[in-house]
Amino acid sequence: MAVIDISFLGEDTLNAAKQLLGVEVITHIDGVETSGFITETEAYLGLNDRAAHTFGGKMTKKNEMMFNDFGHIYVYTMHGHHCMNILTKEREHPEGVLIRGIEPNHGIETMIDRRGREKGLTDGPGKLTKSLGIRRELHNGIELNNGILTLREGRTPREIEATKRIGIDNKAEATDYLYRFIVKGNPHVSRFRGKPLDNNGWK
DNA sequence: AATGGGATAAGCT
DNA sequence: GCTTATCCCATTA
Repeated sequence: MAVIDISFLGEDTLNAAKQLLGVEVITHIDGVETSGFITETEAYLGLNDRAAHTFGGKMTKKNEMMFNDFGHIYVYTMHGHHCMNILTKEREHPEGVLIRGIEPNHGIETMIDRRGREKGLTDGPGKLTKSLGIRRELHNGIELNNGILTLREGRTPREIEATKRIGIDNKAEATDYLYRFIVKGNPHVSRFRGKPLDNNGWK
């Protein structure tokens, strides 16, 4: 599969969050390739979104890498876990898409080693970064398609479902925004319940 | 299957 | 000192 044209990341963050579903994320770290198809994303709309780290345009040591053009990534840590965002738009609009779930494809044995378990490898933002080898101190601010982190054409969701963002519960009006997008019926997403759909919800 | 609490560490004020 | 865009295990059904 071909490396994708990432120019759509510069257009609109909500559309980017939806279009990223199904895209294959590949890392080449420690001499190993690991990859998976994106199943779950959340959009963070910067200046006007109370739930975003860049709400109001305030820059701190934590979020400074958000102030960059689309095609770079922002990695932050919380509770000892690393979470990865793909930046959208130009730096005057510090917006991005949090990758919350992927369906493992290549390098599953490496993911199991890195995670120290065989199940639940990539169904959460802190889990997938650990499986892929992404760490804030090494990868915060790097560009896509530079050899370490690559986006390739992947699969196509049959149906996209929109929900409230996970862990956002006291951010006034932003609490209820439907900015989380998942591949309907795919089990590799946060808090999955029920039975997977045919072909895990892919076309 | 659903819920609750503890672990955890960086960064903010 | 406090918060957090989390994870994992134990407990209850």
